[in-house]
Amino acid sequence: MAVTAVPFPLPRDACSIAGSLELVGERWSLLVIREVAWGNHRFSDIARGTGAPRDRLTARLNALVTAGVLEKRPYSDSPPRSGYHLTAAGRDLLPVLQALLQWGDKWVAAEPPLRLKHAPAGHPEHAIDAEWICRTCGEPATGSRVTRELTPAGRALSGLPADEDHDHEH
Amino acid sequence: MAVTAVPFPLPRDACSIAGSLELVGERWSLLVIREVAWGNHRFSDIARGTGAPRDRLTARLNALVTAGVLEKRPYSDSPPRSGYHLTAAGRDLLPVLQALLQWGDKWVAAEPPLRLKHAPAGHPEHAIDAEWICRTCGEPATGSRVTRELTPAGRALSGLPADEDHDHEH
DNA sequence: CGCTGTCAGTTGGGAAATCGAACCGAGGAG
DNA sequence: CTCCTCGGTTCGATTTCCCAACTGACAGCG
Repeated sequence: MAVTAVPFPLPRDACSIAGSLELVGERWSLLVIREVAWGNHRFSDIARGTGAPRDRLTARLNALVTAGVLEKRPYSDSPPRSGYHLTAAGRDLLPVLQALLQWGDKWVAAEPPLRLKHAPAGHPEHAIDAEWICRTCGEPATGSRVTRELTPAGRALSGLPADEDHDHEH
Repeated sequence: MAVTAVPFPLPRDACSIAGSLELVGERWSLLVIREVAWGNHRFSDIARGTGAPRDRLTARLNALVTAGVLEKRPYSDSPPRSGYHLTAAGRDLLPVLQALLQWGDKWVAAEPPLRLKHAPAGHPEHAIDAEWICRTCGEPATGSRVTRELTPAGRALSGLPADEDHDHEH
């Protein structure tokens, strides 16, 4: 294993990227999450902030709620109204948004409309310049330093024999 | 500035996330980039690896090429064939894929089909567990430690006065 | 030479998602 | 009573998507 070139016969959906995109890869979904993360919890605010058509927004919000990324929380009784908030799973999507934002700032926008700042405890605020670092060894974890291997589950998904080294059925 | 709640009147597209998603947010685009990053450069391999319909794949590949994320490179003359390769911009999308994969492994797949490993120079290979770290200060750069402010460009995009502190017109 | 196969797309027709604008219903506010 | 806000629905027109079949250029075989 540990290959840069194509390692095994293409596990079509045997990769969590596909799974993630099925939940948050449709149009508007990530922008909705951006809006909620930025503190816009109400339907109308999200609609304005994203520019999504209201019926699409309804669909995406419901999908994200059933996906467990957002939750609906009432904020008023008299006119019964609820807003949308990030769940733990939703908060864990912020790195995805951050990656997209950093990429867009670098490659899309001539002049980024928004600047991210970093305000860590005990440090002065400064422009952010983030990279993926491995918690285990403290080294950068991107590109060619990252390799991948199929788990047994992945093997099953892609229709490969359970294990090719030993233990293949009689 | 530096707010967690909604900081300014919703700059609808004034955010590079929207720009990024316009280039790589359509269906199949990120999976195509995944395939190419994994060493599948040929049309048929990408089609098989992603499961995308061939006409959609044609459309996405062309879009990604004109977006500057992929480039078409001939790999055979006699039957004139070309494959697709990542540009620098394309390689910079890998953190996005990695973020999606980590998220999916955590929240979508009961048992991840693919396991990412980290093989840094001079360290033994081990399972990856990455987080965003700020290159400037070395501190984690996610969640509430990250704030944002509108640049002049963003201000213009969202139709706000050039600067609200001083220097506002007459 | 004909036959088969590979590869990179096209083409065509139907199904599904998307869009914008208008509409709705429950509740204040004046 | 009338107007307004908020959170959606509904509608018809457009766009995108999917699938399966097809094309065209070439290679290899007999």
